[in-house]
Amino acid sequence: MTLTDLRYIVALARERHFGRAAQKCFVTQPTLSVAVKKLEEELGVILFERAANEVRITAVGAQVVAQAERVLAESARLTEIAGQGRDPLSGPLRLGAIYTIAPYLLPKLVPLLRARAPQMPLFIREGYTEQLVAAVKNGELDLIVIALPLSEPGLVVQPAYDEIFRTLVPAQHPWAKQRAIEPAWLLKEPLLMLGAGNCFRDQVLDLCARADAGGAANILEGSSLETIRHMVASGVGVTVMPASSVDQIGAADPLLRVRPFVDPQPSRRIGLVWRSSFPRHRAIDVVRRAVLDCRLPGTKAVK
Amino acid sequence: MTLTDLRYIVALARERHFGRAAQKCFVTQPTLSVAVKKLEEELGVILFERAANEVRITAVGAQVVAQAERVLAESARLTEIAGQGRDPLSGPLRLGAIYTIAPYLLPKLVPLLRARAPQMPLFIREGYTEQLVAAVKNGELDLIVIALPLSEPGLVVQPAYDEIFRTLVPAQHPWAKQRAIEPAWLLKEPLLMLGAGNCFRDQVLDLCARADAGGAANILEGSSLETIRHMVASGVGVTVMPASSVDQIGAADPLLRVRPFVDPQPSRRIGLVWRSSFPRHRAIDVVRRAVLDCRLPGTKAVK
DNA sequence: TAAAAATACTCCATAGGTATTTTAT
DNA sequence: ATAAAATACCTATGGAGTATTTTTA
Repeated sequence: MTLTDLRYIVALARERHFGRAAQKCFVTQPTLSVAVKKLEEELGVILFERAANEVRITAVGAQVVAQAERVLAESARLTEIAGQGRDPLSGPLRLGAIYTIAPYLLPKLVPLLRARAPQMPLFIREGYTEQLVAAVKNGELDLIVIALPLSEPGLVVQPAYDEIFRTLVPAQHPWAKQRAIEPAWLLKEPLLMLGAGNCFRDQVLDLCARADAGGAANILEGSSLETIRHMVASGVGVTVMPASSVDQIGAADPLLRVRPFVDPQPSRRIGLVWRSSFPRHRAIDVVRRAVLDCRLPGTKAVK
Repeated sequence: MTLTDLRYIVALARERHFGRAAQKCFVTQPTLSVAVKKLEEELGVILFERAANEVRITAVGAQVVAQAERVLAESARLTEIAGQGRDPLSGPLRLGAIYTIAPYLLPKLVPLLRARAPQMPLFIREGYTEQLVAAVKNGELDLIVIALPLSEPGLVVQPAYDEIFRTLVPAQHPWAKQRAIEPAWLLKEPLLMLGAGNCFRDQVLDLCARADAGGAANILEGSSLETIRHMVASGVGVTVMPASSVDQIGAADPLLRVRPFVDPQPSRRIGLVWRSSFPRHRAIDVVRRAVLDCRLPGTKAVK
């Protein structure tokens, strides 16, 4: 039994005439006759009574044809579904971003994507790098925005932009008067940092380590960049933040000052990551352009 | 797109592995790979992400596979319907009988058929011969019981039994004392007959005509055999009836007497008629046997 | 290196065509 | 004699096989 056979019997039931039914199916009369007969043999049932000048459907035949119409209707819906899914920009895209990017990138990115790909609803998840990488590998997410480097089999990594680091200090802090901060100084002050598991914590620690192999920093922990910002405002210590999270609000809060590092300014590279088998390349491309068009302060597109 | 293709993608969605999915479909891995790829090309959509050691379904793929399962379910129902219709004794049989047979045959025939073919509901219609013949020709009925002869292109006629004619007379009528009646006598008495269109009327008129080419009979009309029986009981005249309608009730009514004709006793031949293209031969056969097994009084099976 | 999917090719089953026969009116 | 379906026969597409290559972890 093939879908073609079903089309034949439906046409024959309508036309009650082998020749005309064959025409409607764009085949010859013998083709349709043979196909109908074979189907009848396969089903073990006579579907049509053939008389000299009349074809009449049997009781079973009528039921079978009605069911055939249902089958054909469902198969038509299948091609319809496929047709709607043909556009890579249609259908949901499951997007992830690390905690230190999401709050600053997504408020700009999401409206941009909604405008540029209205048929592509976004499912969004925040998390630690390892969580997001695991999620994209096992298919829970399609595309993630994380800090590089990353090297994982089966995943494709595409750098998007570099993000400069800044220091955030209390307004009355001596560094507030400095033009630029030396990384080595971080070891001498109470330093507010994110908890373990946050990649940005590691990036800052790395910065400290490169600055001075000597004494360990005096570290205080905060659970998010926002928490840490408030802690800095209260004078607990200083911190390092990605430019995108402080450049627009640093000047707004009278208790805080944002200071750049001395050249070469430390930074981290942010990139997009997806499964190498993920087929919706145009969707990825649209996201990449939108990320860059967000023009987050203190960032610079790669290449 | 074929139903086989749909089975392939459903299996692949379940197994997430081309090799195992192919096994489940009893084909080789390349066969399934090629088929899936072709279907993807036909639909213009990637259904599965192929990674080194993992096959993952895409968003569209999931929708398409879900729809494919619906198509397959409906097509399974189709074969199921056909399977149930495979028995000629299952499914409705549309049966017809002429007015002068139906009231006497059907009360016995229907229970017999219900017992012998419980899966075959009967739709029953009474009518004049011409109505029934037209109905069986145009497919409204499948099988009719009528008086022969009949010759119609496209219809098959099978004699079933011969039915002897009797006279029915008032109890006080002189004929009630006679052993047997001469057909010629019918012309001398007020004769109750069915109205025009009833074949039995014609058969009785034929009988009269053969008996005597002389004077016309004195004819009164009744609308049914039952009406005529009551009219005879009231003494209006005599009548001729098929044995099946009078042999069991003639003795029961004290106002009536049933008398046979002289040999050779006149009779009519009753037969089954169906479209030559009607395929449920076993159903016809069951009806034929049941009709004979009704053993209507005054009837004799043909051959 | 190993595992899995893709590719190359070969073959045969069958869907479809043309020509003809059968059937019933 | 005519109309329609069935049959016979042929062809070619493509579904399915085996063998091999490619890919990636």
